Amino acid sequence: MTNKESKKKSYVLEEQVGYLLRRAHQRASAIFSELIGEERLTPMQYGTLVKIFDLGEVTQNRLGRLVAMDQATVNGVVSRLEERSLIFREQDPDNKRRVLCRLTPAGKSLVHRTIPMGQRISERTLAPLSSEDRVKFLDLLGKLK
Amino acid sequence: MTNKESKKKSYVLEEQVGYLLRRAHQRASAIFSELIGEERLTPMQYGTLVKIFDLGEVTQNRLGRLVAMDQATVNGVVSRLEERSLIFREQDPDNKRRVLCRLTPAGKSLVHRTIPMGQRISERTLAPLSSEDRVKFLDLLGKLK
DNA sequence: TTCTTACTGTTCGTATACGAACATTAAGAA
DNA sequence: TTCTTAATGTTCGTATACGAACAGTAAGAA
Repeated sequence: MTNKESKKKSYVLEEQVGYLLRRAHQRASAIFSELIGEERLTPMQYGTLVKIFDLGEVTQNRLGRLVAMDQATVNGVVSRLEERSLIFREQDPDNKRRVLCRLTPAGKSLVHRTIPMGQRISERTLAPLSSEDRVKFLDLLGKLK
Repeated sequence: MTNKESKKKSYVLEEQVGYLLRRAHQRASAIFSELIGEERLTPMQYGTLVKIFDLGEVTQNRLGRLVAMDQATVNGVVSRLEERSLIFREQDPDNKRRVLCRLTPAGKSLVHRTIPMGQRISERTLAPLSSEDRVKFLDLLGKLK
């Protein structure tokens, strides 16, 4: 009787990839909150601002696909950013269904001054790994989408 | 002028570890939902049930630490499981502050019949990686907690 | 014993996350 | 052109997630 046949595979929560991903994501979020400090931004809000910053203007729907957010979720995130006057929305003149999102001057200013922090956040999140392992990890992680 | 000094590091959202972890976690959750099917369980509910199953009985507070949940979050998860009669709670006779959580027969039955699916979920989540890379990935991922 | 501090759980408020239903608009087929 | 289908946003309901404030209890110090 081989080992494979005799041993019943046990289910150890702490070894499951889903659990580990959740833990790691919690770590990343906690570090984000700590380092972003007074800016009062969530990781999603920050990612959204950066994406709009990169593109200049985006429809809400496309924005959702680019930052991997559900339609309903985008709506909420964008609404809160608009309430804080970091972005503004207006109807696309070429397509009445679409809503274009752009950064306000305050939004652009915020992105500018927080980019360095964004980089430090990523660095600290990966701090437990060696330089070599970080590259390997990001490569493998990128394949799970 | 070295490369390090001259090149301004750019911030590409899709390369940030936080973003990638979020994407991968979405993937894991989606696969979970798909494979768990009719059981109507979330990853958190499943993890919670498995942990109680392993320990027999646990205080709510300890349960939260074991599955990495905030106190408020545990309360919600446990309440919903109790509403569905998969677990029940009772005051710890030795310490009036504590609440002990246990599985009902229905809860035990559910864990029993879903363990194989839990394993398949983890396998499919890691499917894009080679057998070798899976081991490496889980090792590195486990260091980010 | 009494006072202080720590532990445990609950509740509130805010922010993702996402399925589902809905209204509006656009695009393509008949 | 008209009908059908797809695309885009909004809204609703449910489930994490977590900071913060709160109440009750326990444990240890004075």
